[in-house]
Amino acid sequence: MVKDKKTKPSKELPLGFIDREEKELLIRDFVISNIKEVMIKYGFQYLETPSFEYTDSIGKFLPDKDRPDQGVFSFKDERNWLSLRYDLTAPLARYVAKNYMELPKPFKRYQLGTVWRNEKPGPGRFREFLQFDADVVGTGNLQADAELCVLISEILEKCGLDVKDYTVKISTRKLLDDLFKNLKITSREQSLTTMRALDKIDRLGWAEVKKLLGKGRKDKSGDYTKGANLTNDQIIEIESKLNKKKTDMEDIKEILSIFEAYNFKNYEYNPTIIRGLEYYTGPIFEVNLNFEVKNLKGQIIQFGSIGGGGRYDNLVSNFGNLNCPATGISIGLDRLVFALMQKKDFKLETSRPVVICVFNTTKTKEYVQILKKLRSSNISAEIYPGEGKLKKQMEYANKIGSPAVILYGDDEIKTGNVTLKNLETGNESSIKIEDLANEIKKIV
RNA sequence: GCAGCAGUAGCUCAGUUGGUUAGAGCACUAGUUUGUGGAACUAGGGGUCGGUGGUUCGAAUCCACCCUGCUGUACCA
Repeated sequence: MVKDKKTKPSKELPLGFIDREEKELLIRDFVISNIKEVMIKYGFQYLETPSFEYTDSIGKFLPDKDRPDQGVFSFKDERNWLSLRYDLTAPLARYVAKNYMELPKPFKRYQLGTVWRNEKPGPGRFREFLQFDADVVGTGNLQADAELCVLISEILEKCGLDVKDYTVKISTRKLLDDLFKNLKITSREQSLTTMRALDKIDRLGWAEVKKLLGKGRKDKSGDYTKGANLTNDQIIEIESKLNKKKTDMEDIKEILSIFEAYNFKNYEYNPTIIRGLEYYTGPIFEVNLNFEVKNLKGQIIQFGSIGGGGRYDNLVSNFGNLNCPATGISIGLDRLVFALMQKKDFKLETSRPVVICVFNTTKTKEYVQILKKLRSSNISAEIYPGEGKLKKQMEYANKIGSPAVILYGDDEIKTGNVTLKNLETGNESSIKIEDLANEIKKIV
């Protein structure tokens, strides 16, 4: 190979993409196994759809542009624009529309999958991440919405969170719809800006949000955000409506009564939950963590919610004349794992291999015999996978966290025993090969 | 997108108002120990000082633009 400095490939990763190492992956596996268990218990089917979809089937269109609408990663094959999915809900709607006749109604499915977003990454947010989705399609019954909240809560607690570590907040999009109607806020742009402003109450508080509802707001970095230009009266009306602790919204009352039947208490009715998406039509929910999360530099960051969802009764009908109500919830798994790692000290079974040291390459046959004996007893083991002095082999074993090394050199071969060295205590003992597996199990 | 801060060895960072051959700790390699890890000591390798252009006799240091990272903000189907 020609080595030319100028053509050396970059070892940096593309913006917003990261390597994930074993500790995180093991915790992720743990979370996933909890999810699967709970989903089976609640009667959901497992589904996988492809990473790519036709751009227009996941709700992105490209009229005369060189590139499809920003936010997605896209490319054009011979005929069509394809995009990497940006969530699992849009592909589900497509799947349901495609298989409508065959599917049970309602159709309950869950899905785990990587999604991609072509946007600026933030703290704990990347351009590639793992999402978990649970949806109930084909019923308007609010039992489905309620059960999604209960199920998310069960998953979180199974993963080790305490009741006070998280809150499921619920509200309904109908509340805003009514409010906008009464206040005669009809322009789409104004209502969208209002919704986005209200979505920030948790983070900014009412005083700042009121600026966003009015003329606009300058944040502490000096950036200025244009407001929704509502009148004072309108703002006051919104604040008083959204500050009510009790609700007269029918769908919320119904869900709360279902929660009671389930004896589910860890929710909070919070009319300031908005969720930016336009497609929601009914109850909406959001899952928030109640503890501080730090980044790798130890700074406390604005972590936001780890997931949420709601009812989207019109999404499937985009594909045709299907009247197909639906509701769903998504969790950002990587973010959940990131937070869990800080909250709990996971003792994960990562059994590292026992290392059989190599003294003499002509003894490979003997080493392999020992190796096979250990592996057949279900002990993680390996012959030192390199070459070098014993010291180097010991350093290797130490570095990978091996519990013990096995020495089988000329001295041992004479006696027929092997030397087992416990790397934690440093003790060495001479052991018959037949007893080796049992002795190691005492250490591991 | 906007704003603030940052980018010097694999990692964390120092580098005085611009001045020889750019440093430290950790990590790595070898040795002190040719069959013994975590500790110590000795030696060694490793940098176009994020990039490009400019100012200057001379730039890691000053200026401009760009790239990347962090944080906030905006957007987020």
